[in-house]
Amino acid sequence: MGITKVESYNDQTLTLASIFKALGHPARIAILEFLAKEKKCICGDIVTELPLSQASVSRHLQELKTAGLIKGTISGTSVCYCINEEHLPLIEQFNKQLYSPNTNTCYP
Amino acid sequence: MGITKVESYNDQTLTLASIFKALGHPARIAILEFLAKEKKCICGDIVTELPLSQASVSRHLQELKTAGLIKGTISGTSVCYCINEEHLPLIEQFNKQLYSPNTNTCYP
DNA sequence: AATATTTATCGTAATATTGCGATATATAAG
DNA sequence: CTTATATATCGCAATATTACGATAAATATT
Repeated sequence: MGITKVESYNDQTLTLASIFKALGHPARIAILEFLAKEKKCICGDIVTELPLSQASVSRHLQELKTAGLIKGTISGTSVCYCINEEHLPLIEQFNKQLYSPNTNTCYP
Repeated sequence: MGITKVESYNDQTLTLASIFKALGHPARIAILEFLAKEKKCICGDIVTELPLSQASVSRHLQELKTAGLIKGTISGTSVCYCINEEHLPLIEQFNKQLYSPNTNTCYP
């Protein structure tokens, strides 16, 4: 592949991209929506909810965790997952940034 | 690969995932930030700004366009791009959904 | 008409992602 | 100690993404 030169972009940009990348799969969106509804749950609950194997759900959970979007607490043999709100303001801020104050259409 | 069964997820989820997927690359974040700053620009401006070939920038622009995040207007030999705000509320809404009313930590 | 400018697309190679079965790991229960 | 339960990770195969040079296409300039 062409290499994505990480050093060419600033940290803010790289962080945002990795968060959005983690959000860029329907299974992971579904997991987050489920978590938002249930507040917290264990991996097995999601396996029941989604049309995916336990291995696949676990992988998606790890990706969400690595991106800092969820956090998990070990409790016996299971792991309790919940949403990590820490980085949500970043998304909010980026989204706001995209709105233009004066309605601009691109007619040059 | 394992197949992502598109029919297993609802439209809202699929739309969100595709938008976030388009945002999941530093080059595309950088393009959008540049566009937010400049309001509008042509492909060549971005080629100058980013460490990418013209072909690669063009591809990234197409992906952003397909996801509905930018729009382009042909003007002579060049194309003027600007941000398409249409789907931004979706992101906003999803982001809000992830916040919990009562600060929940996951201790089961 | 010939040349320049600008963007899109094709083809290809390198790499990343995704999914699953099998298996490892770790605690709980009997 | 043995078995059950829950999750993570390995290994593999299928597919997707990414980058770039080359080239096509379309308008502008001379």
